[in-house]
Amino acid sequence: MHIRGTVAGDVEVRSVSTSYGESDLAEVPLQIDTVATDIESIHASRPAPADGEDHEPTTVTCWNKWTESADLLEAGMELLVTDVAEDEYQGEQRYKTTGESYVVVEPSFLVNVTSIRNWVECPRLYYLNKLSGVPLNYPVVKGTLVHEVFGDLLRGRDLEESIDARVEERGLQLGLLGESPEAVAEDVRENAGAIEGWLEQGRLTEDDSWRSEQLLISETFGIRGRADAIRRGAPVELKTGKNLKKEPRFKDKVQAACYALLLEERGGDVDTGTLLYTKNSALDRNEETGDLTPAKDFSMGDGLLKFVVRLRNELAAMEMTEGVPTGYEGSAKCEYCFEQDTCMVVSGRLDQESKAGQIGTPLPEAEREYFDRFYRAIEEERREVHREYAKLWEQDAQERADDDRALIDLEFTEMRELEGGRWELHATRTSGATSKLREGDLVLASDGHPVRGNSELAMIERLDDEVVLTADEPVEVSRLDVYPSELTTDRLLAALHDALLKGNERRKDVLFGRADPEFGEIEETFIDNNARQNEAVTKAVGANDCALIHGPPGTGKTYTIARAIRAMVERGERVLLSAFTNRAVDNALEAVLEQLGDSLESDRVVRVGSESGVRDDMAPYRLERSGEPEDRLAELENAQVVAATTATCGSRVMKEQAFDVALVDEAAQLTEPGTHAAINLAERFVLVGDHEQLPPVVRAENELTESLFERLIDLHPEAGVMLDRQYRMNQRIQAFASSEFYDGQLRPAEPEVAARTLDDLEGVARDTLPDSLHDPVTFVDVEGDGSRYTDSEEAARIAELIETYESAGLERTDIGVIAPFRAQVSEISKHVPEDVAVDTVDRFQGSSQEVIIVSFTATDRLEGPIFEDYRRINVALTRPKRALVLVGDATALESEPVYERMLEWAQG
DNA sequence: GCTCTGCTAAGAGGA
Repeated sequence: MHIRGTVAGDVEVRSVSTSYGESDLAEVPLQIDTVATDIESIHASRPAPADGEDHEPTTVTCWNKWTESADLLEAGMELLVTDVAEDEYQGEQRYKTTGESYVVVEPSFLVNVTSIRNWVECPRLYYLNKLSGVPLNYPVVKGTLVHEVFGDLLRGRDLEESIDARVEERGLQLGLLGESPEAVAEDVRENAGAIEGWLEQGRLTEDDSWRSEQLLISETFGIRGRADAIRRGAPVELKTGKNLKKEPRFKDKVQAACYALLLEERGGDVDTGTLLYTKNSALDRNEETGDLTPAKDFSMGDGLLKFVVRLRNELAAMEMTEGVPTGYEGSAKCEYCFEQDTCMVVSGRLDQESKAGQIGTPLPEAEREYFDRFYRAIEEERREVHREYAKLWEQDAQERADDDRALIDLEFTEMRELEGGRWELHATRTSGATSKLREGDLVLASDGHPVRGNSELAMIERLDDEVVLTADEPVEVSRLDVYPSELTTDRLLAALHDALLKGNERRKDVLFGRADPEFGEIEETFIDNNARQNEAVTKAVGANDCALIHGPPGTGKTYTIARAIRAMVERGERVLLSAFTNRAVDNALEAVLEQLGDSLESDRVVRVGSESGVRDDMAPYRLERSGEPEDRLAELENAQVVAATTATCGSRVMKEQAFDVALVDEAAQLTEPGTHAAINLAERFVLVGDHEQLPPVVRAENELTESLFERLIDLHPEAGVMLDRQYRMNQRIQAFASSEFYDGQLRPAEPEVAARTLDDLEGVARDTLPDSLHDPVTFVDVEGDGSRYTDSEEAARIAELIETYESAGLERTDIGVIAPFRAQVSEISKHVPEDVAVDTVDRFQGSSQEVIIVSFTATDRLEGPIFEDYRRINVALTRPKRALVLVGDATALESEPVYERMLEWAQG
């Protein structure tokens, strides 16, 4: 029997005398949520405590070594104890651990196997790794290559073919490292050769069953990882190093033991593990056994597996309490550690206690406070990502599908083996269900359940009526689940670290308000018909530190960016162009290319990003990762303009690059650490954005929701310029946004803009429209159907409006419909023709249409947080050029002052 | 309560 619950108070640890001698025990007061005989039921939607009654917590006694884990618990933490026994003590009903039990602290927090491996070496090493990541270096790249080739060999691929293909795939990285493909191939061949020989031997003498890399997730132990290989049900771990000792290294054993736990959960019974040290060649005879083989088998007892779970518990408890490891937790000797210097520097600069000691002087207090604040915020965000992982087993299939996090309606059709041993999986969709999955996404493809069934990480190649995936191993796929990624949080943390610990002092003086941004003299006029745009370009070009361009809707900020980049390029500078979304990067890049015209060879502009992220028309500029190292390197280094998302700016490849200036578009949509990821790479930076439009998208509510752009506008107003002439909206349309959000400063750039109406469009006769639609802004009062996130009345009325516009000669593609909720978006889509763009406010940001119809989806009152953020209204109302129609319930809109003013304007 | 984009994964090694 297993139990799961919430710790309800202090844990008491003591020693008692038993018939076996002196034993430790910990008494944990636990508010029990579920008691069940199988783990699946343990995690199924946990019942709320009985109505109103305060349940007395039950005491759970953790015996012997489990006291160490129990000692980590704090009130409010989650606890899972497997295989408990019922226990009556002084008339009280209790539970206690048995010899079979595992105690798991915060079981929903899914810990990586590599994290446990780092942690056992030294908890502080785990922390340092998390802070700064592993930079690009040859031993690591080579290790990765050898692993890939090993996987290929297991899948039956020819050795030489695999080496060639894998080395080619890493062309860009190898180029940056200055390695030649021949030398790398030879190096990999030496390592892989040893494995091949060993593999052959095994195949001849015994009935081996093999499986290459598999992602394994344990809902019992809260561990996830990818085993290099599984042989006859036991883990095989490959190491590209030399080890002539009799025993594998302890941390390697711990790693293998993690995989053993993961395999046991899937019904295996694992008692051995194998470590393969590829540098052990025939010349390096094992000093004790005389062995020639690279393989070392070792037995894995119960004790090791439980030790591993205790390590995992330490890590999980530390992450839940936001602790910072000092190194004293473990017994590693600092003088043997490769990271000793880094450890001391980080300790010194952040004034942290550490076993290695401190070096240097601490950062100013404001910077340490900033670091702590954002560290906490990013870790909070990380825990939200972990909540997403837990949902893989805590929610059932239908809940996941309703949440748009899974497609469960697939019918497996076929699979075929690709060249190189990978697999292509095909399935058809049996319903029109929506999900947030898109082509190019990495997903968990399973034959029923992402954790309990047969599942593989797979790439979505195609997603329409048919679904096509590629994966390392075959799966009869019937379900796809979103696979959450910590990549963004990892990179935010590294960017924060780099900004504070590696950033130059002058930059930090400006960011922390200790110095004002400075500007050089610029005589040139860049734009002669728009004073603010010209001022913005002048500031951007002349900035010694930074410039801030505030661009309200339609004010030509993309053009301004492009003009500024052209000026910088003409001055011989190397420019980084970045933004949070791929869409924003491609938009800005498009304008830059147009502006540069023939002034720059096209091979001097490079877009860095994944194939699925980069828009098709920008694909010719995309930097391929694979190829001849020297060519790939030259392409990147030769580029004078490099465009990439801020997340990509945090990649190992981009971190090797340096720029004179970084321009960040849509900067108000970026968190502070996200902005650092881009500007860390450049001497100076220019942020362009509008903090009156949508803020950064984050899961947790904390300081990440305010952008660096907004903070700097307040801190250094003199470094900012607001563009004030808009080229988009008819004057009537613009009026409300201008007065409500921009102090009345937003004006039409030209009389033509102010006066534009539908009459200007070819083939449109406004007089055929009903009178009510003659005004560029109109309100259509619809009482609404009273539902929460949809409104069929509004949807029907919108369909009629579209027909009316169409019969007046308007093209469907000139009409956009905006709704606050996704549910209403799909409701409206059912009513209107396909080529009318219907989407949420959030997704409409950055684009515009001739006609915009807004569906407020509210009856009687404005319910929900979505209406509280007025920035969203600003975005919705500033998308149209010539006509805006607001559809909603007047009673509801009148209930809030901003919406009431909006209504007055629309009806005026 | 609601909106929401990023990103190959996770692990690769040095003595």
